[in-house]
Amino acid sequence: MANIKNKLSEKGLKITPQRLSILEAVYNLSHPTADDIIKYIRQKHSNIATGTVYKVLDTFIQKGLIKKVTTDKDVIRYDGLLIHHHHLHSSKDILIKDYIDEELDKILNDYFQKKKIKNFKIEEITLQIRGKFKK
Amino acid sequence: MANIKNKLSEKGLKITPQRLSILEAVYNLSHPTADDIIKYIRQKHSNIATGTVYKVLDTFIQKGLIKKVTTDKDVIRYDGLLIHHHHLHSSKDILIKDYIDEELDKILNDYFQKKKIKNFKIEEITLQIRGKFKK
DNA sequence: TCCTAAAAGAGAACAGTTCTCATATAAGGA
DNA sequence: TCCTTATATGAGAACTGTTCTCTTTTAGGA
Ligand SMILES: [Mn+2]
Ligand SMILES: [Mn+2]
Ligand SMILES: [Zn+2]
Ligand SMILES: [Zn+2]
Repeated sequence: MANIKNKLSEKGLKITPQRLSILEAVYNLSHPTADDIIKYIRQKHSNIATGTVYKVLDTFIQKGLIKKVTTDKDVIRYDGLLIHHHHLHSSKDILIKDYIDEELDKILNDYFQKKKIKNFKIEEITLQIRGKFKK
Repeated sequence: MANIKNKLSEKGLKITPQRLSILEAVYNLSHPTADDIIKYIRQKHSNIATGTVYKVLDTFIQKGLIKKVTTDKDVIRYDGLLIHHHHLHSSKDILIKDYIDEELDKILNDYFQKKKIKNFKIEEITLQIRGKFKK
């Protein structure tokens, strides 16, 4: 919590109850939608305006405190995990899990060091691994 | 065009002018949105109802004639390229280009043959390569 | 404590998608 | 070729997710 306050301060953002609970929600939930975040906050803490949630999420993205997750749906999902990682997407439902694999990242870096893509400068490579979660 | 008719027949779909022009639009445009498709059709051919476009696109996805593209936006984009491929995403704008690389696919297959992800059965691996297109 | 720029709230507006239901039509069979 | 009918389309309402506008509140420095 003091941790979360620090993150806001470091980015020069005013510390407000709304920002604290939104950032806490993104950290505690797995790739939530804006609506997931609103429900989470309203259940634990106080009420919050939806416009505030969208605006704060946008601010956090601008400041690099969170990221967006890519999906094939028309709803945006957010991610609090900032280190480079990939995603396991369930082919049955909307579940998304983080997948961290530095060995794989090294293989990909090496590969694209040799094999250049013409007229394109790579900045980041993210895998979407679609499949089935086994319970 | 006869080609497109065949694709519909093969899937047991009635051949209608709307379906023909929607499938043609997805083939001719690069990762279009429903709105891109509507504009394209209205410009070349006749009018078409937006509900029809969404419904037909959904049918095509169900039948495996097209796919969705994953993005971090709240608008859905479609893809007529059915062979396995990856995407180059512009970090400046909304441009997405196809990236086909069988050598890379082999490397990934080999890698995940050895290194299993626990409690997860991989079905498909797609790279999103974010970066800058050089003109 | 006071001041003020910035943030939040409320709700309207907007954008993208889905639904409902009346009408039109593709295509198989007579 | 003409019927028949299951299926597809059109028009527009409804719905969902997001953004905007404008007023009120508040964080945090002076
Ligand atoms: Mn939208
Ligand atoms: Mn939507
Ligand atoms: Zn993640
Ligand atoms: Zn593609």
